[in-house]
Amino acid sequence: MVVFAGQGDPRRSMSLLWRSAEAGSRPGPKPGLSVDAIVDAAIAVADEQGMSALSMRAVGERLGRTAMALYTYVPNKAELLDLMYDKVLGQLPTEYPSDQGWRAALTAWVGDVRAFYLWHPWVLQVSQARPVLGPNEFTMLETLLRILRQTGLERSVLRGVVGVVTQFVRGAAEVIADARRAARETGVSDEEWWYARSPLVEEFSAPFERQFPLVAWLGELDPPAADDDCTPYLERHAEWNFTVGLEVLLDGIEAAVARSVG
Amino acid sequence: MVVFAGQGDPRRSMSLLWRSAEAGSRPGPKPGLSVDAIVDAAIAVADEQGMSALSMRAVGERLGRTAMALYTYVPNKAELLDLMYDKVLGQLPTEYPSDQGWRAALTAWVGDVRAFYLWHPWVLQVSQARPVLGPNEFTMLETLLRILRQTGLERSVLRGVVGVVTQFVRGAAEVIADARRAARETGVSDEEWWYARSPLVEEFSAPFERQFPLVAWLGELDPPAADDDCTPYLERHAEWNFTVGLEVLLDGIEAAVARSVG
DNA sequence: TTGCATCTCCTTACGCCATAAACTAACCTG
DNA sequence: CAGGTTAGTTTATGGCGTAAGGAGATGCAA
Repeated sequence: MVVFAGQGDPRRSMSLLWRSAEAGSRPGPKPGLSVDAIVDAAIAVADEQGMSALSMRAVGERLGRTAMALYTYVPNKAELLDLMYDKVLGQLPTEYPSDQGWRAALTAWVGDVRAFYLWHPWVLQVSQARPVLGPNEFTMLETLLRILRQTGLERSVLRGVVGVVTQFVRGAAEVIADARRAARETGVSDEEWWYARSPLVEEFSAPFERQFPLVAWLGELDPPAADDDCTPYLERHAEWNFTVGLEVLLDGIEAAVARSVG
Repeated sequence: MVVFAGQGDPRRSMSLLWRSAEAGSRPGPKPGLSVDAIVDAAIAVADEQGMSALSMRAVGERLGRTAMALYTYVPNKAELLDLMYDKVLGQLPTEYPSDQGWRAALTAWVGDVRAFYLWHPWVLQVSQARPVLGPNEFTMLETLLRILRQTGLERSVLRGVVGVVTQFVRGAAEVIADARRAARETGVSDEEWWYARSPLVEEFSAPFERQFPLVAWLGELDPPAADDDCTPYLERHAEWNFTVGLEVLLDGIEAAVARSVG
């Protein structure tokens, strides 16, 4: 489902992303649609039915048009994806308190971004191969940098840190988003799925504890504890991994800061 | 392009993954193919032409058959993907020296896994939503755990660490793999792509340095230094991010170890 | 006012994709 | 040799993105 934009006219892409509308009075029928309306409709489809349901036909239908009508406003599906991506990024918060240190602010940012990804899981499926170069993508990076600047790390190290942090949030959100998507698209919950397979692993792998002692010890094969908590199995794991992982990451950054000062 | 397996018979999936062949003499024509032959052909197609070229038709053609012939051996494309995934994971090394500490071993493991992902980039496109539960997936985890056991971290923390580390390698490889895929599928190199867009960003965003001072400072907009080095622009950045990120991660784990000891 | 260029939006069509259904032909067992 | 089972084919269905061409609306110049 991953598609690449940017094979078209770069100037056209950019002017769409930054919405430099010229308009003026022109011949021909008045446009019944607009880029914004199309992008909004596309976002709505993706939010409601997931990326796999996002087709030109579906977007057109939501606007009471055919698929082909969209091509008057948007060069192709890949560009539409880029527009959706940048527009929805605009929902991210941009202000974080700077008086409690970078650690608190970064924790808040990571939490917000992860929540955002889980709110619009399809965003995770937009290729990160090449930056979209839209205004909101830059804004997101600027926000992160305002927080990380407080570490006082030098530029080249900061670049690396930006990389790990963004990768971490994406990864943390992806685990959950993928699990939810799987549950929705297959109609099988994590629990059902697991209970159907867990005994089979034991059966086919002969003595599992002998073949994979450490995996067995880690308890990935344990059935989910039947808590009052109704959060799905995999998500409970993911939640914990997120907490631990974030701490590891923050400690690592702190170490880098300590090294750069000392 | 992400597809989910596991909507079929779990027992069938498992017996395919663990290759519990019954065979015996049966009526009907001799099978001209085998699950292994199909999986190998599919891996070859994915390696050579990428995941987007992996269709049942393509695999069948490579074996001199039609697409439909494969369905005798494999229930559907999603299951085939799982089989490809687990089989190719078998190429990963499993032994790492334990006499130089976990840090050295983990560094080597992360490097190997990243190299592996870049060798078979399509692996990154197999959904991680639910574990495949094949033998080689367990082996990979077991290998990582043999290394991480040396940290002496308690089980629950270790689970978190496993999560961050695997997410980190995936992320680090994805950046590069996506970039290469984009270059291949669009026929536009990173450099060409960048030179076409860089000036346009300045043009459309009015005073870029005023709007995004920190982004400008970070120099993401700098044109790539024209080194003797012929590694593409984005990959050079990625390489650096990988090094810095890994160090941050290792330091973070070390902090966790120190905390658990003290 | 007319004619035309231009624009929106539609219909149609092409070539992909996964896979369901029905068929042919090979083969083992009774 | 008959019957049932299996491997592999052909054909068809309903999806996808989007190229091509046409119909009707609109603003402007003559």
